[in-house]
Amino acid sequence: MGVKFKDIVSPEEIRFEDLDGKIVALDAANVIYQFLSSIRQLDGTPLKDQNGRVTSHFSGILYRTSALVEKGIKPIYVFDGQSSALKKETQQKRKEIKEESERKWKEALEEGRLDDARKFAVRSSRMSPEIVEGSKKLIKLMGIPYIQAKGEGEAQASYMVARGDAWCVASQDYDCMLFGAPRMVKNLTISGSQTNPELIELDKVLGNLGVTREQLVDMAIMVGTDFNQGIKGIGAKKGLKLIKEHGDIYQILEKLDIELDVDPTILRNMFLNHEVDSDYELKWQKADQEQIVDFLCGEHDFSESRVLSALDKLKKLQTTQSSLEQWF
DNA sequence: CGATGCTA
DNA sequence: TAGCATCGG
Repeated sequence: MGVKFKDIVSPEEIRFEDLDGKIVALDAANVIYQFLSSIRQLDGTPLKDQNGRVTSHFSGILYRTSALVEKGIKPIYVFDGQSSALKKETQQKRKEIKEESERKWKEALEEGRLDDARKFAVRSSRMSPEIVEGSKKLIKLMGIPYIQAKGEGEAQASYMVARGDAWCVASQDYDCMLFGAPRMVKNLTISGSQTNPELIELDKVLGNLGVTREQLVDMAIMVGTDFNQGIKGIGAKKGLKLIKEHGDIYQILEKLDIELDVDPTILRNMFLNHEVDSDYELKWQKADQEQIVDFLCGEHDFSESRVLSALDKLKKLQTTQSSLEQWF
């Protein structure tokens, strides 16, 4: 879900040409979840192969990745690793909502309420280990690098941008700002010109609000994150006002006589000192057309002509390495 | 969601 | 051939 900072950031609309030649670190969980949610029929049924296995994410990954490459973007996918124990509560809550939504989906379907059916189906989307593994397999076959984060994927992706190995993180969640990503892009979708990508620069956000990154993290802690509940009645704007008034989260908790569910120092460390992997290699390779056709068409019933025309777009990608190694 | 097909 | 509807798996 991510921290609710919509009301306090003003993203800048950009064009795809602005991203030409840039390395973009995609938050894999965020992207795949979007595909699982939205690539569905009117009644909410996802795309499936003949064996009943969900294939919506394959469709999304294939077409979006190839379209991004055609636009001159060099994508990297960053997958989540181990999640913190602090996230368990959030995850349990989400699981319950998904189970409830699945029930309501079937109910709406039986009663012929199509709009409701789709609405609840979207909310029931779940990312199984099988879906993650299949996604990695397809991404690899397409010659696109992926990184396995130790912890949160967004933290790893943010680190890679901070380090200069990628130009921006692509995600719908503002969490990457908390993880220190200098740049993030929202709405990196292909759909015509309906929605343009939006650039959010950390320096500009901090400058506009007049806060430090630590203070932004403290605001998030008040508003609520994946790792804590936040303070009831405090949204981004009140959080900003409070941090301006009192300086940091400790002062606020003391002055307002509030106790948090989680120690704020632990929460701060979650965002400011998240464990990342610095030993990765980014290598774009030629797509393995034959194996992709075997996988998507042979195993998962995709149409060969559609797959091949998507793969055509990947040929624009020059197969280069982007790591220290290229200098030796 | 993104591609493709149909319509004018 | 641009714009909209619906197919895809």
